[in-house]
Amino acid sequence: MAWTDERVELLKTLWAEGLSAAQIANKMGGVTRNAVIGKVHRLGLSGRATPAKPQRGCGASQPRQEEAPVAKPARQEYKTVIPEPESISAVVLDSGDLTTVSTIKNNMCKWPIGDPAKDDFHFCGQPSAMGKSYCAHHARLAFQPPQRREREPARRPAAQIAQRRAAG
DNA sequence: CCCTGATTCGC
DNA sequence: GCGAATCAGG
Repeated sequence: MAWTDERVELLKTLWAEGLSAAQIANKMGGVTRNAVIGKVHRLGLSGRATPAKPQRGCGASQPRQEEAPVAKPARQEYKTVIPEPESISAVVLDSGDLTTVSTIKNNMCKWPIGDPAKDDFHFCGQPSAMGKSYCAHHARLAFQPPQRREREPARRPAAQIAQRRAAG
């Protein structure tokens, strides 16, 4: 099972939502929790609702470089993203099902709605541009995390222009 | 013993 | 890059 962009997106989504590696692995299928954790690490994620133990391997047979002159940004904490389930209506498939992990397509908005740990968890499902992960509505919301909006309350003209150009 | 994530290590 | 094995904590 290869890690496609879609798979990775889903992984990041569920991981950010607070699901455990085992839960994610179970939902995605074809992968084990180890695989999920390993991928999470390679993605630069990791470090979340678990007590980070920097003091591991104390005396164990796990050799590790203790000298750390510079603090590496391996552990970057991100704010918890809470999607608004009521801000936009989820798309209901013709089959009567919501847009779930299994039914979501690459041209559907993958914005998580509801509790990922619950059975009613689904995605926005609004049509998104081919290759895009979110619809226009959620795409903007997804572009908040790694920026401190306190410094830059203004919008991004360039980005908007780019979008307009792309759309039109 | 069950769970969790973190890191290492072979492929 | 991938994931099992392993490590470490709750």
